[in-house]
Amino acid sequence: MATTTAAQKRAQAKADYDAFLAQCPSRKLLDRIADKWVTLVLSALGSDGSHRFGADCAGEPRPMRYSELSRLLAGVSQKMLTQTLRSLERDGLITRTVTPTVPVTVTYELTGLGLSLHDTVRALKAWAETHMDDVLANRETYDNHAE
Amino acid sequence: MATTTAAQKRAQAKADYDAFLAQCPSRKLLDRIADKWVTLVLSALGSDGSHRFGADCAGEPRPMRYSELSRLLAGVSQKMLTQTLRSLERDGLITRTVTPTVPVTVTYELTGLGLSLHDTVRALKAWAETHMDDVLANRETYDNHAE
DNA sequence: GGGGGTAGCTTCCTGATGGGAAGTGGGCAC
DNA sequence: GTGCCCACTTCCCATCAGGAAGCTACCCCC
Repeated sequence: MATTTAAQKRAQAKADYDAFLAQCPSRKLLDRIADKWVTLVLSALGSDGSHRFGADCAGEPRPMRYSELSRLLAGVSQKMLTQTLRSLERDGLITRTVTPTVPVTVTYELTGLGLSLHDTVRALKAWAETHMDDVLANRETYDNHAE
Repeated sequence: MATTTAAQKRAQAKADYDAFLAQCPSRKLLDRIADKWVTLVLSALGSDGSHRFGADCAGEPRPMRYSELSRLLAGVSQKMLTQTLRSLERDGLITRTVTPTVPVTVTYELTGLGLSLHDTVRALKAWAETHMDDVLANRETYDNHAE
C-alpha cells in the first residue's frame, strides 16, 4: 500500500478496460475495421480496380478473384490476404464463392453490409489522397524544426 | 527458368510494389491512418470524451491532457499513446502544448487538418456502432455453419 | 501415364512490433 | 529530506506479420 499507488491505478485501469470492452463490443469492431489490409481490401472490392490507386479509381463494386486482389493490393502477403478475407467473410462483409472450373476459381464480393462500410472507407481513402500534400509538408516542417 | 515461374512472378510483384509505393504515397498515408490507435485518438479528441464510447459521445472537439487520453482510451499502453500522438503531431493533425505549470501539463488538440480527418473517422465509428449487431449475428451464423 | 503448370491456400521460420512494467526528472507537499 | 505526481522513456518479452516453401486438385502435353 506504500509504494504502489501508481501501479495500483494501472491495475485498476486494466480491470476497467476488460469490463469496458465486454460491454462495448463496438470498440472491438472499430479496432478490427481500422486495419490497413481491411481498408485496402474493401477499397479494392468497392471500386473496380482499374490498376493504380491514384485519381479516383472509383469504378463500381464487382467481384474479384483471389489472385486479382493479390495483384491489386501489391505488397500484401498471401497469408494476410487470406486471413483478412476470412475475417471479412465471417463478419458478413464479403461473400466467398468457389466455382469448380479448372483451375478452381474463388471470387470475393461485397455484401450489402460491406458496401455500406465501403462508403465510409472510400471517404477515408479520399481524405488520404486529398490531404497527402498537406501531411507531407507538415512532416517536413516538423522534421526540420526538430533537426 | 525451368522451375521458378511462380516464384519469379512474386519477385516481380515485389519490385512493382516498391515502385508503386514510391509513386503512390497516399497509399502509405492510408496505411498510417487506418490504425486502431490513430482512429481512437482522433475519435477521443474530436468528440468531447464524456466517458463511455457508446451512444454518440459527440460533444465537440476540445484539448485533452495526456493522462486524460490515457484514461479515455482504456487499454492503450503509454508507449503506444506517446508514439501515436507523436506521429499525429508530425503529420500536423494535432498540436502538442506544454504548459509549465506544476506538475507540467501537456495538452493535445486537433488542428484544422485533424478536424477534417476526424469527420470521416467519426463516420467509421458511427458505422461500427450502427452495424455491430449485424456483424455479431453474421459471426454467429458463420461459426455455427463451420462447426 | 507421368512431368509440369496453375489457383488458392497452409505451414514454418524468423524478424518486427506492441504491451507491461519499471525507471527518469523536476518541483512541491509533508 | 522523503516521497509523490505527470509525462514520458527504456527494457524485456510475447505475439504477430511477412517470406518462402509446400500442398492439393485438376488439366494439358507428349
